[in-house]
Amino acid sequence: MPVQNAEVAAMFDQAAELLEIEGENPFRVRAYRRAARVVEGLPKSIPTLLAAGGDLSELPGIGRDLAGKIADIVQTGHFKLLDALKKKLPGELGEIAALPGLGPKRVKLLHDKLKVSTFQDLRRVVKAGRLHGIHGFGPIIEQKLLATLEKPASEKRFKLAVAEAEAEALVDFLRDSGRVVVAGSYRRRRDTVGDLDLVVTSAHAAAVGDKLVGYDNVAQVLAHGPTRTTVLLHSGLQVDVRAVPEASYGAALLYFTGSKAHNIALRAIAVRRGWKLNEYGLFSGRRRIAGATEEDIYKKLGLAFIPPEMREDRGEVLLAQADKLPALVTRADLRGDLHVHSDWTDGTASIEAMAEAAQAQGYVYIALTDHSRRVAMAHGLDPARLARQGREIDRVNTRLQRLTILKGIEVDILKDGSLDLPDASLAKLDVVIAAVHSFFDLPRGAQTDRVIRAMNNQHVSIIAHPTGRLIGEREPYAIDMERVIAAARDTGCHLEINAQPDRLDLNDMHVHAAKQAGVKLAISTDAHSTNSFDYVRFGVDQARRGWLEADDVINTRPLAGLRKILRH
DNA sequence: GCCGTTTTCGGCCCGACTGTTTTCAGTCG
Repeated sequence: MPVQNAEVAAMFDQAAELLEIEGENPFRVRAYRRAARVVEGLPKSIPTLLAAGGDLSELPGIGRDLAGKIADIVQTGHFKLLDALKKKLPGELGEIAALPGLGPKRVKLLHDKLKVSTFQDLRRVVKAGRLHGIHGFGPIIEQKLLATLEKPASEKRFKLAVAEAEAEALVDFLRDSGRVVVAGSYRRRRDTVGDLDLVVTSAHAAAVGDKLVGYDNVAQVLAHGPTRTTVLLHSGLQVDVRAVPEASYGAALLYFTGSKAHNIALRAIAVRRGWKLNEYGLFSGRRRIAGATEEDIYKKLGLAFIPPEMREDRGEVLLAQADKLPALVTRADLRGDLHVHSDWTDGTASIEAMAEAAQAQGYVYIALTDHSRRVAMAHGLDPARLARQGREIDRVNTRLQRLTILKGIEVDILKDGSLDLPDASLAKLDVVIAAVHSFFDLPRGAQTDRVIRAMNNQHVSIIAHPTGRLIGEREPYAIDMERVIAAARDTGCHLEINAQPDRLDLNDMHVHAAKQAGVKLAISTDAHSTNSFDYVRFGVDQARRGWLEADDVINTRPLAGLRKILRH
């Protein structure tokens, strides 16, 4: 199997880690890390790009040397530099450097002075008290290491919806302290959040941190300075709070929202103009020339305002310079939901109740897409029940004022890619969405062929939750999304952004790749109850992270326009 | 290792907090 972009990125990251421990030029280290992010964010696989005659050195942060190394990795499956580094620094030094309190410098000391290269080595020397006398290791770090090694902290990320509940409670708690905004990956609406970064405007900075430390959900205080405080909540979620004066609000928000790579790109622009950008403002010498709002700072830097969801240094800065940022899709652009269940299968509400709830959201259509018979657990529909359901929809439609229920199905894709209902049944429907609910562990080629065969059925309009992932619970099944996206382009089949907080499938990167290929997507909730329509905002978040505009999303169209692009 | 209306060489984002020091390096975001 060809080397995947993620593997190249991982190799570069590992090499960066080891180079750093070796004490290499930090800018060389950064070059590898930056290249890893660029490779990761490519809309197509590197072998595909190379086959099409693409020149990797034209990518930002990738010059002749790295382009050559990437080509070499793709050809041989090996990264010579990394292999050599691993020989010199064997074991788990990279992972050890990620432990709290340790970094490349201390890890290098551990390796050189105490011959540590694995976690087992580390555990041994720490317990034997051999850290005493090593420069830079005091009693506190020793204590911390002992604790960490006993109970290795999981690198847990929290689903966006879960983090949102914690964040809202916190914002409420700090409300009296000043203006409170949750920044970080939360504001960029990443599908998972590692920690919460709060910006609070206050003339009494220290009081804000003091207040946070007193929050009854705090399990541990990790740092507590005059302007910045870090705590761990009982849930394991880490919270950083930074208090800033009003005049710095925009700069602090920008800084704390990130991403880190985006910030670095902005600061480089400031430096080129002879200015300095930090969390207090944009400075010319000692004079603050912007800082109260993000808008001011972007403007001064010669950039259009970049929405937080795009701040990943994936090309958005160049677009902002040229004033060519996309007008990202919003919740208000959506006119309907194309993946809705009822109590005819595993939903909890009647067709009528679901329709009324959708109408209350301001929608003008929904597609009722219950499961097909193969999904027995959900009491899936066979042709006869599907026909009966159609008559019930007709009945409800006559009673509805502003909303049309489209007849649909979420038809199961069988193991061989054929569908769970005969074409004759599908042909009578307005919308057919197809999805995989079984045989998750087929080999990549077979799984991909299976889905593409379903897309080739002329009745199928949308592939639902195309990778099958459940965040934090189930990895996506092995599937070649590049081929699926190409098939979508060729067949006119659409792909879904499933807005269930557990799914968010497609993810932002795949959404972006689909857009680049000219594929249109549906943002759907997969609602199983009347109150789950609101999940749509999480789908919109991911769509925006994939740079989608209203025109890229099929359910922004009025009903007549939608009907024209659905297949029958 | 990348990159160029300061430059093909000499730069490369910036500050807070901690722990270890005795004026500062390492880590972190």
